[in-house]
Amino acid sequence: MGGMATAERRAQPARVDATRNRERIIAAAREAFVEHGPTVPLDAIAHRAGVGNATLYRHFADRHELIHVVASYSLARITEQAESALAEETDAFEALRRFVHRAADERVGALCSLLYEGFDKNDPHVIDARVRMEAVVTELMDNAREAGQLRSDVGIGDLMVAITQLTRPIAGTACAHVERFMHRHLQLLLDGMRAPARSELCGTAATFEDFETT
Amino acid sequence: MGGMATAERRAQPARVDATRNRERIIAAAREAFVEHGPTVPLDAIAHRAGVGNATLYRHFADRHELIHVVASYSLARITEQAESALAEETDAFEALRRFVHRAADERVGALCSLLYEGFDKNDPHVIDARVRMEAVVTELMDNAREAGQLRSDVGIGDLMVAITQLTRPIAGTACAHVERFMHRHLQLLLDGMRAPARSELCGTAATFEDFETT
DNA sequence: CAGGAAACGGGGAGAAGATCTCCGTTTCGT
DNA sequence: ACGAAACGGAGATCTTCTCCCCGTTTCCTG
Repeated sequence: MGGMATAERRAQPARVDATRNRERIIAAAREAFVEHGPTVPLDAIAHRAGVGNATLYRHFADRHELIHVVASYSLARITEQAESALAEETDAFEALRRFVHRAADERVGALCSLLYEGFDKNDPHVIDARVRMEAVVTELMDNAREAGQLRSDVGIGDLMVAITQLTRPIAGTACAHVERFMHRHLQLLLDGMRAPARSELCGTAATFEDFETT
Repeated sequence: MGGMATAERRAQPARVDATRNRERIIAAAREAFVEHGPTVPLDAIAHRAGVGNATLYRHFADRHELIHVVASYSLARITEQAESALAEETDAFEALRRFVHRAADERVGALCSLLYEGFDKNDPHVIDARVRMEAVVTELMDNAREAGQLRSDVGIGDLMVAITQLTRPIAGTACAHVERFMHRHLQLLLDGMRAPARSELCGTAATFEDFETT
């Protein structure tokens, strides 16, 4: 039932204000998910988008569908950032560094909604997008590792989880502007990931499977 | 009105089960605040503590008072950890490292409740505890910096905010056990903070004043 | 530029969940 | 063993979120 709205919409050319509002809602939802988590009130998203709540419900059947769309968007944009960094940067670690900071700007934290309780983790499109992203980022890391620039004991899970955590708004504060600090913290993390390793890491890197079992 | 319950309690020696339950509630609240933020349902805290909800309301007039107590507890314990690391470790950076990991174990993330909207930031006791902690941690960092082990462009705000962020539960997941990864991430961060600096940091470190203005 | 269809926004009903109290029962201290 | 204090569960009240209704506005087409 959820996917119908989207399908019907493509059938006939939508009005320009409709598509514009749709984009606004998605952008607002991405921000809101990052700031308050996947359970943020839908009315709050509508308000942030500058539209009435009915408009949101007209475009998206329920929270489930909205999360699905936002997650797909974010996955795609993160992947794009990784691909362009991979293609355009000559230095392997610099490519990784660029990706990390761009991913932060793209609000990679919105992907936390992927882990929402009611989210369909088995959707083919999502799986495909996730695998693609995983592949590109892994390539970024492998390149840096083979170039002797990245320590060998860090995995993709370390990177993605740490980015997500460091780019979230500080808990309890409405708008304490993590943007001011997160790039510093990311830079410190990256420096810590440089080879040669300055210490030994305990445990193992996170994998996507670690989050499957809710 | 909030502080009365605590004051009255100290007047006469409380029953052992009462004090025991009080401790349990505080511990449960600390965990719950870290996991779900300062707005977690009070009934959920009571349930987690293994007591009836009425018992919670008997000990703490409202959420405000509970947060106050938990924050004070956490501040004190973090400070203790910093002090013992300072006193017992000979190597300056090792002292800092030890503090960071212990602070993570002590759920420093509970301090996010300090930033809760209705929290009284001007309470003299809280200010005093915060200043004390700030002083000890600053000393830890200064020592490491003077020993040439800590890069000079990181501040206490970088450390505290990053710890808080990295030790929070991953958004959207009920219990994805950050414990498994957070020590890895903290270690990477610490490695990145080691001297000599491997890159240049942008911006400036966070200060407590940055969070005053809500 | 005018007619009609589609989209919009605000308000509010209904449902879900959180807060906090009442009161019969249990546990502690003397 | 007795009285006082604390406990726990159930439920009344209040808040908050969801989602629909319907009068109004905006956009496309001829």
